[in-house]
Amino acid sequence: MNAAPASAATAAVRKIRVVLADDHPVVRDGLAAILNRQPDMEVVAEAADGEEATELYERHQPDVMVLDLRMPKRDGVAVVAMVLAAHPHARLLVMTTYDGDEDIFRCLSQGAKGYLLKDSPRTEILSAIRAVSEDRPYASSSVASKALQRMAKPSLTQREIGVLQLLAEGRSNKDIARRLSITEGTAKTHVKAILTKLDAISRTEAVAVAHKRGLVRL
Amino acid sequence: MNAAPASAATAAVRKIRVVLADDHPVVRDGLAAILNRQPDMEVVAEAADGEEATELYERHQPDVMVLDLRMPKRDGVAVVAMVLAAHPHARLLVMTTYDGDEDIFRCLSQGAKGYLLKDSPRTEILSAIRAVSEDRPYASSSVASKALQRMAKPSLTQREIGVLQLLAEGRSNKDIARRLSITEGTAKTHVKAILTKLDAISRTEAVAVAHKRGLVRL
DNA sequence: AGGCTCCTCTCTCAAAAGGGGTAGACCCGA
DNA sequence: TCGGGTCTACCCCTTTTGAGAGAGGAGCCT
Repeated sequence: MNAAPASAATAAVRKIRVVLADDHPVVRDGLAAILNRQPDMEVVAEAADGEEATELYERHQPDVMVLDLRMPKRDGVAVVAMVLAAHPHARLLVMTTYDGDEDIFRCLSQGAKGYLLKDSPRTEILSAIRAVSEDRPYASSSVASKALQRMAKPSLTQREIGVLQLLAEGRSNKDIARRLSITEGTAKTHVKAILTKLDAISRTEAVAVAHKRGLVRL
Repeated sequence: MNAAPASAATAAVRKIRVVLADDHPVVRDGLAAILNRQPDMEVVAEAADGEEATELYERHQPDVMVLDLRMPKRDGVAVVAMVLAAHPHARLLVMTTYDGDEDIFRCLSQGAKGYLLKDSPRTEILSAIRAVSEDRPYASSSVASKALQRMAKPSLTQREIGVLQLLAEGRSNKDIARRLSITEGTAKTHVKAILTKLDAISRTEAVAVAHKRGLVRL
């Protein structure tokens, strides 16, 4: 198999080969329609879930893979991790519906090259793909600013995220303690830490903040 | 302007004229690609927000309008209301990303003819449009069952929904009372009613349930 | 080894929330 | 006009939550 094309700046001859991964048929068709309209791009495969995405990357070794953050079987974060483990120079562009999804940072820090909101205009989608194909990072403007805000704020520990998840389900401290096999006092300690870090007055407000930041799943 | 085509069963001659309304360019392109591939369908216009949707319905008087539930400027519920007010026989197919969005019931009860999840396969999208174009109702299977479940459950009053919204933002009873200009005791009464109706033990659980059912916005 | 974070557990105390019941004022439809 | 639902308000009582402060052990990095 041919390895890396990598010759940037010389377009028009060699097309950017793209694999799409999204569980919505409509979105796949939309992206395919937009990309195939371009003279310098070509959709070589489409995946409907995370497993398929990994497989199709292996099979087609595209210049760029565009993948949805939330997919069945294997989510975007996992796909990024797996593909980059096998292909450290893979160029991955992550897409999400939700502005402020916390997972996007996980993808980027793992090595995804770009980030895109699903409601982006066509031109932005195209320039993102071109940028990533040339190994240049791309992030929609709203993310760059969020990244900065995020740096300033304290991050939650793994344990705290676990507690937060239960919190968001509406569990009481006692219930959280039982499920995590810790004392209620310890659960309270974690909850207090969460409140402080999220700058919330009550557990319910903490849950609201967590939803806004995409820290927890429904 | 010619009014109603309505002649079912005789396809292939007259195309189903469709207006799309969705704020995501990718989704519009995807739907357009799928529909225009069909011999019996034709996308005559695309709207990027609710206002435009209303305008384009007026201008084109399509056989079917496919519209997203969540759009800028005017959401799906409002568009359904406005269009049906002017055109009682309009055939509207509402689409949403979120399974279990409570607003879908508002649309259907207002007279939208069909409901569709955005992650539906192409075939389902097409049959939904064909059904609606013939004035037959269409709802994806998951909704039909939800509708039944919903009938059984008690619904919240307007006041309670207002309280629930504040609850979901993490406000305390005292805070809710202040914002709604009622006493804290009354706020508690409403909260208690909400807990009972949503079958939740704590306010936080109530918020979780509300999110799952799409009763509140982020 | 020392410093660091994280997780665990303990304690006290005040505030908030939740469960129970009751009840008047209002509007609307039967 | 009567009943039903809604919104408002109050009562008492128990449980939960949140703030504050401390402290020991495990693991990691330098």
